[in-house]
Amino acid sequence: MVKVTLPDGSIREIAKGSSAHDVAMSISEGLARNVLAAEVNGEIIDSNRPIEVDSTLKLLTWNDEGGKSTMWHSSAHLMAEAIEFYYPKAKFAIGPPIENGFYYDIDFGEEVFSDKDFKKMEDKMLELARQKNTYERKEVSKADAIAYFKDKGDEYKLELIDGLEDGSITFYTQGNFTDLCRGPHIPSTGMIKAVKLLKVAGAYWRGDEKNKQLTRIYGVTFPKQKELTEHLLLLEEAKKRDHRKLGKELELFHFSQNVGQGLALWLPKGAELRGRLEDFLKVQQRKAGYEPVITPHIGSKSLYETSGHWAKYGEDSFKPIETPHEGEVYMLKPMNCPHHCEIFKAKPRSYKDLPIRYAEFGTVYRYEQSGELHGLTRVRGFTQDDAHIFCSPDQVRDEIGKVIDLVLYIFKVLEFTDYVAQVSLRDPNNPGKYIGDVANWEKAEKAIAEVATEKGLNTIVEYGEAAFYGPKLDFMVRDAIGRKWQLGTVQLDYSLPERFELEYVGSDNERHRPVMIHRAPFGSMERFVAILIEHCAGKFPLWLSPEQVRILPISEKYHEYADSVLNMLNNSDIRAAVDERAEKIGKKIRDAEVEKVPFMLIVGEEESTSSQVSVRQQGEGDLGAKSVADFVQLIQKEIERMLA
RNA sequence: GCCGACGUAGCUCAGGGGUAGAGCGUUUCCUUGGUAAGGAAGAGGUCGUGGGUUCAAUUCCCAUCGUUGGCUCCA
Repeated sequence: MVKVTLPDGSIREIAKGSSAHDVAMSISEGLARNVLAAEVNGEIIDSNRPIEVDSTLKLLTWNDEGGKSTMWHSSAHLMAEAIEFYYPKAKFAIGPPIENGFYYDIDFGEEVFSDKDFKKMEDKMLELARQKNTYERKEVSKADAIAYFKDKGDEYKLELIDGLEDGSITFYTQGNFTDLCRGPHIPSTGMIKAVKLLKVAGAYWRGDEKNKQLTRIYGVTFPKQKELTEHLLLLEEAKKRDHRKLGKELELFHFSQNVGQGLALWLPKGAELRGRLEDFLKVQQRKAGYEPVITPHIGSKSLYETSGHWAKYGEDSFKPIETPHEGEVYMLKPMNCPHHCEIFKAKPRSYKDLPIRYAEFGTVYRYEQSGELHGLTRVRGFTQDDAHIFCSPDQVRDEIGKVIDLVLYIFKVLEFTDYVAQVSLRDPNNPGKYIGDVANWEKAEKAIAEVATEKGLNTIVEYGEAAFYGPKLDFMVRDAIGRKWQLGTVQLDYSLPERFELEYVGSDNERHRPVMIHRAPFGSMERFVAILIEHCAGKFPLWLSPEQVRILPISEKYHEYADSVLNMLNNSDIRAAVDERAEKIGKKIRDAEVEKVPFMLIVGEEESTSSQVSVRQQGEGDLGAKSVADFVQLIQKEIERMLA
């Protein structure tokens, strides 16, 4: 007998060699039916594997992440079986579970697989699932494994086997499909009740663009049809929040082929919104001791040779521009820091001047690969809410802390709660990617990680994600379709001060090198606005809303009164407009609701005689009649509360 | 940049080898109304662009540009 300890602390004695499935059966048959895998001593294994020693045991069902991922992993095998049925020559690379489903990378050879083939494949998968085939695990020798895939002609599996130890290789077979796989898998294909293939994409073998591009098929499966329906509904809902859709509908921004790809045109309402955000940050920055600077959109190529950017990114930038007669070479500025360094150098600096904080909404241009452009989140011209802090080494921690405070304040005001602070450090395997002194790098990495922890940030550490000149702390958020984006960023830089030979005179009357901190709380205005749109589904906080109030006269007779109300609102710095169309009130209300105007003021006979307005809140309905003064106060209080 | 998909009116989309349609929006007229769509009439498109096949192409083929889902990249 062996003892298994369940998560609730209870201990069960079972016969040696019994499986997790047996344990589940002893609890209830219903549970046993739902067990997808088992976590034994912290390791997830097939639920039918024998338990030979005293163990802790967690039975994994659909409600456990481990259960879900096992199911999806098994679903990848099921999809592969279906694909092999129709494409016997297909070669399979890797097929792992991912956050919301699974994928399989497949070499279809000469054949093309597109989303038009989804239906056929889904049907085959369901047919195979209904056969309730078991996933059979088999340990194989390396030689046998190689023989099997040589015979099959699958060079990808052979390459994978090449990296495996003899004795640790397992195959899993379900139905007519056998795959090299570590496992674990669900007991039977029958547990997969609903299947949806989601997208096809090209993906390089082993993630290297020098390798062959395979066809990646993404899919998701569920143990119940209903869950699939709900999942698809959720995806539909997410699409409605997409900033590209809302940006068009709410007339915030526009892209024109005639201007160029990845170059956003801000429409009046979008410009109003962005301007509000910029003003808001300017006020905060002034309070935090930043000084505004303004620099040109181009800079001499030599500036970027000094900074190291030319060597690093010159080939991947927009080509330089030249003066017509002298042939002087300029770059469209890809970042603002070299310009700011020159401002620092404009006169001798004393330690008494530090820290110096130069802030600029600086528009930069970068040649992003065409395939990577995406709405406002990835563009070729964008405006960073940039600032560079020049400080002494012993001020670094303090300054990083202050920047984090600023970012957190902004996130709080905008109710961004769903973010992760990512500490990006060097790739230990690729030290040549970085410029600068190793000792400085170590100091910088330590400083960022420690301050982030002190501030109580929920941080993750990513190796190899650092900028080439220093480590970063990035605030990452997700967009409506689940993609991760970097918003705010804090980057430490010991390298640029070296390259630009920045100096200040210390209290010892010696020359010292300052440290630079690059920081942008929004990241870029384009990306930030995109994420903001999705975050609030187009219903902007009152203080940001391009049109805060719309006045809706019942009929033409009340236009004059409506104008007088408009006047009063304008005088109180409230952004309002009158809907003077010859439409009925129901139509005007509907349009204002659809356009997500936060407040509607209905004015007609009653209101004009009593000098009031009937207030209606977007999404909420009628709030009753108030005097204009009371309404103004209501709005102002609300805005005050939001910015507190 | 690479692989797949898409590109029809301002927007959302239908159609399909014989030179195009809906809803919304827009314009004009009627209606002057009380909390999510009043009525009527009209304007608006060389079907992304350039080639090719064909008696005939918006429809089929190729290229190109753009958009898009991923991959790679991301100062």
